[in-house]
Amino acid sequence: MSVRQSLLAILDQGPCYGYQLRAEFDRRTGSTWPLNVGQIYNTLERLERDGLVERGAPDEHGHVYWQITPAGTADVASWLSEPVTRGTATRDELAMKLAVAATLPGVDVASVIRAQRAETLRRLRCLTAASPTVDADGDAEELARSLVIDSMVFAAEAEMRWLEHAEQRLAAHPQHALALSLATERPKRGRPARAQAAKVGA
Amino acid sequence: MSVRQSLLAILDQGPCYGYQLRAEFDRRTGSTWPLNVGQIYNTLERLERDGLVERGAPDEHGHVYWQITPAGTADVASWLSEPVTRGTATRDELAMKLAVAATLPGVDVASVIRAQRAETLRRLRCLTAASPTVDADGDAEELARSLVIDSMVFAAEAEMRWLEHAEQRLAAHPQHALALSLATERPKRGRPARAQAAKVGA
DNA sequence: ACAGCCATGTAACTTGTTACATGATTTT
DNA sequence: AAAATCATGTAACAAGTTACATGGCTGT
Repeated sequence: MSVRQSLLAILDQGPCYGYQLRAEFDRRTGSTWPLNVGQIYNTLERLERDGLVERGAPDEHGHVYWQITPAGTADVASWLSEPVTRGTATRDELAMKLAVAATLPGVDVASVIRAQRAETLRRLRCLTAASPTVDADGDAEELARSLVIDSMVFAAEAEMRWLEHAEQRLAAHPQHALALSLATERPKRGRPARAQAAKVGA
Repeated sequence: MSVRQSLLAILDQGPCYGYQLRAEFDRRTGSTWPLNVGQIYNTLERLERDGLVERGAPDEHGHVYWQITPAGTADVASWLSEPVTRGTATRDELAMKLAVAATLPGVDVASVIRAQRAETLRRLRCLTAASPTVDADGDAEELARSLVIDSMVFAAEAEMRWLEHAEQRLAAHPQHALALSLATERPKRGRPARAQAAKVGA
């Protein structure tokens, strides 16, 4: 959803043609995330289908300019006014993997965590190396890039901390205490009063 | 990819039927992430298509048991042995939104950040409220749940820190210095020597 | 001439996700 | 009988992603 919205927000600044849109996206994100050109055209067609943009006639250079519609502008406004919500459904690949792995008998969770910590540490080093040295001197593109990389750094640091936290907590438990073997009891028919866990987040 | 792999890993413990698989997934993740039952059957069919599981004949109760194949077992093993890699392509919805928003003339980035901080703080409070109080007494399911929630807490805290960080850095710049208007210059034809930013991560 | 980028597009595919249909069983 | 759950499935869709085809233009 974020690519789609970003492209729409850029189009809210004025009409663009496809290739130009990619360049704008690259500029504004500091070229952090690679974006296949083909995706631009796909997304534009889907935005057109949803009535958020309109396709213009090709100009003398053959460039096809796309223009945002009032509905599109409204969509951008609400995107910017409403915060990003990490709902209950937001899956984290690593958290899910580790949770499942921890309940798998015969799996050495500690080694899984160790391998992950090594990888995350490697990434962290790579990120700090790629991070611009100072903050105040660069142009806007460099600032955007630095901001994005910082967000990755913060996320990687949190991941490291969580891995250490999980390592300790799991080490405190004997392996068999958290390994869940397959429930051989098939669930009772009828109303089983399955304790519904309290939903977290909104 | 994570749901698919998790289901496959559970199947590696022994044959399951669809509904049972969902219960196992719920148990092992502490019922943190809701999982529509229909997705189970979809995923199973796709795993079958990829030769990772095999569909068994229905038993006397009409339950359709699925069994993992050697290829499936190998897949699980490599999933557990290799760490999760947050590559360059890993998009973060919030980071992308903020990076784009910061380069949009006429957009009050500060208020966007303020709204986001309020939301993240709200979520953080909700998470700590939902987090089990102590660590050592619960059963395996409770432990898994607590681990997952902790990962969300760590991620939300990192998000908060990054938002504050970004707030400060953006406040230090006059709005016009980081606002990128649409590049009216269309890119030059031919070989433009577009400075390729150094790729971050692997 | 050739390499390489600019530029538009199409087709296919992946994972995730939901809505819906269907029927059996069981508790109330 | 009604409600709720168990259980299997189907059909469709969203967003992202890639591979490929096509042609024009430009610098070497």
